[in-house]
Amino acid sequence: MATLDEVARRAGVTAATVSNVLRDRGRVGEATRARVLEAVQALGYRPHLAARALAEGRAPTVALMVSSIANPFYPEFALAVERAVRRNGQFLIVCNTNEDPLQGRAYLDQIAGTISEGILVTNANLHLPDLLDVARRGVPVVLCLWERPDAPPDGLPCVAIDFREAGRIATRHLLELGHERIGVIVGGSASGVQAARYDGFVDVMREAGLDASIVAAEPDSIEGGVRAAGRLLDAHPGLTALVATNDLPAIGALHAAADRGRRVPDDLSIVGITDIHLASDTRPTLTTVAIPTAEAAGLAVELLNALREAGGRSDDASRVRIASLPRLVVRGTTGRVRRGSATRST
Amino acid sequence: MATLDEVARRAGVTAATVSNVLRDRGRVGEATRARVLEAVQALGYRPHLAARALAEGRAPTVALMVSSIANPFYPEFALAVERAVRRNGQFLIVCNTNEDPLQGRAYLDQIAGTISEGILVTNANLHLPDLLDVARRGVPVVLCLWERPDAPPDGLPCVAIDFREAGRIATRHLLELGHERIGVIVGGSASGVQAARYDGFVDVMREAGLDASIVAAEPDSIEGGVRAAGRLLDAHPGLTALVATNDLPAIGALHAAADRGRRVPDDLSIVGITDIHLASDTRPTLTTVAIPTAEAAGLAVELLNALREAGGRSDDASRVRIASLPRLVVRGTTGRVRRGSATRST
DNA sequence: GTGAAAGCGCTAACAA
DNA sequence: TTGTTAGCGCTTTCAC
Repeated sequence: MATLDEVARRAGVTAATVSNVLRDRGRVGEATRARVLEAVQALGYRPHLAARALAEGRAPTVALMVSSIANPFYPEFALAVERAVRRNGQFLIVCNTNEDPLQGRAYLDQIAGTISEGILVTNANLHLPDLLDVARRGVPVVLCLWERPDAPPDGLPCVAIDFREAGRIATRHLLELGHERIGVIVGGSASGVQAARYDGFVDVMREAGLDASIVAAEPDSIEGGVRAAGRLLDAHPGLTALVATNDLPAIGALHAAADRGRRVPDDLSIVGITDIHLASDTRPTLTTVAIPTAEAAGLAVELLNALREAGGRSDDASRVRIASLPRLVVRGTTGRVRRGSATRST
Repeated sequence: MATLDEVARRAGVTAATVSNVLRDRGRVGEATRARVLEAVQALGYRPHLAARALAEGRAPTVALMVSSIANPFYPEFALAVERAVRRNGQFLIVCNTNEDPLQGRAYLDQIAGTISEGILVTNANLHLPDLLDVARRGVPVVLCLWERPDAPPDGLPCVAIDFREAGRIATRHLLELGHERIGVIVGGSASGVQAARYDGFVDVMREAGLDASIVAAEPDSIEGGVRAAGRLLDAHPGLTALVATNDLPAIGALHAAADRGRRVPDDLSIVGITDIHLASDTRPTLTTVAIPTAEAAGLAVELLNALREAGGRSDDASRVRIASLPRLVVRGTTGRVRRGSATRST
């Protein structure tokens, strides 16, 4: 690995000049410039990013904390973040906390402010105090997927998406199709991270004067969805539709319906939230409410930049960035309610 | 961010001593040691990894090049690699080449030898010459998922998995269940990266004196599997079983069968290769041949370490690491062949 | 046992 | 337009 000095020597100039050429700082003569570039070429010189980072006082990477890659949403989001970060000339370090706050803490301690310039956090089971700690050390920290635009977290900048509205959109879609007996599956615990989506469901059901109490919470996975939907369908045979707060459980619901011989969408409509890739690869394909993932990723990176420029401190004005509204994607799992479609009334 | 010097000053010693304490170099008095640790504590000192890397001449991260995260296998593999890398005290940088060799090249140029100590490559559409270039600069490069243990790549160390045997295992399983008319779906092109798996299929079929020519190649995705299986099933109604060279197309085959009213496994058996998470979340659950993903990830990281210690050069003895054999995981998509199960003979 | 000094590869004033 | 100097935060001989 050739160094700046070697290039400089070969070109008969000094390291500073080479640096200037490479950074396009201007104020370099055409002739020297050419000689330098020739030397760079000849030696196959590549800037040492770590050295540059140390000198500049800023790191070339951004870290993304995720809790698990078992959930296919995170890789999709990570990909979107990677793109945004690259556009910014940086690299992405993926930190898998494995649902373990201690491991998350360990990551933060080592990375924040040393090899990563900023920390992007998805729902990674991190303790908020740990994050605040890091933020206080002057390292930009951004929460990427905050679910309540109206109630931003205390002291941390975030990108918020109106997931409550997503819950409303999903539910409204079913009402418009004539459904009235609708159950809801919550991924995670009912008071957990997906609670806002559930609240959206309740909003619309109450407003329509319908029963919003048919709910089952299970882990946010296909398997969880199978169990939750199974319980709901068995206990309430009159249900004609199901809202799931996430696509994975929605897909599980699809399986649970098949297990019971209920045809989707003829006998049962199902709608999810997020629109992961997999949603268009089920049979039938999943109707869902799409979340602006790529946009959120871009906003998060922008916010990180803004924070850095502000020296880690953020004025309240720029603390929350709100992504555009979720939107309905109608596919194959929802249809008009049919009289007598359910086994019997609850 | 407190620095070593600040800690030293507070403890009334010099930076060198603090460093010695922190690295557990011994030769430090108990009293000073205690004072230093106290100062570290009080100041909340964290070593600056970039600075340390520069001084030590080695980077704290390893890079993993992947072509796309759309294929759920890669995140699973990335997770396994991340664990192995962490065990090694390093961090993982995920580089998404987006199937674009140019982007891959750009990544290599910037990262290799500067912020990443080694490069792990999955099938990332990289030009081999580019990789050799990097390797020649003394940066350890390891190919993680080489499909032909008997034919290692020229000049690059690799972790090999016997995918041909995986193809054989899948096919043998079907033969043992009495199937004789079996089609094969190749993910990617027939001569592409999954060719070894296909060869395994051919081995076993030929050996049994059966027709090994019923093959369809489509992109390595669920959608591709739907198309490939559809074509096969329509052209050869007598087929009783399908081997797919990957789980994704196998899942697609499941859909194609459903679309045609063929029940799995009663009318049609399907077996995949890899055993991604999703394989146990389909209906019915997918019989497949499991690849030792985590083991391969661990071996790759070990190989990278060995290379680094050898200064980037590898003797032939340590150039190829072979992971253990794939193994059959019988689930719900395969069953005994039933007379007259197919629509009609081909 | 502890400190002084040099250097990792680069950038950024400031001088010339 | 180019060179000089200092320094980013750390490790590592080598003296003391």
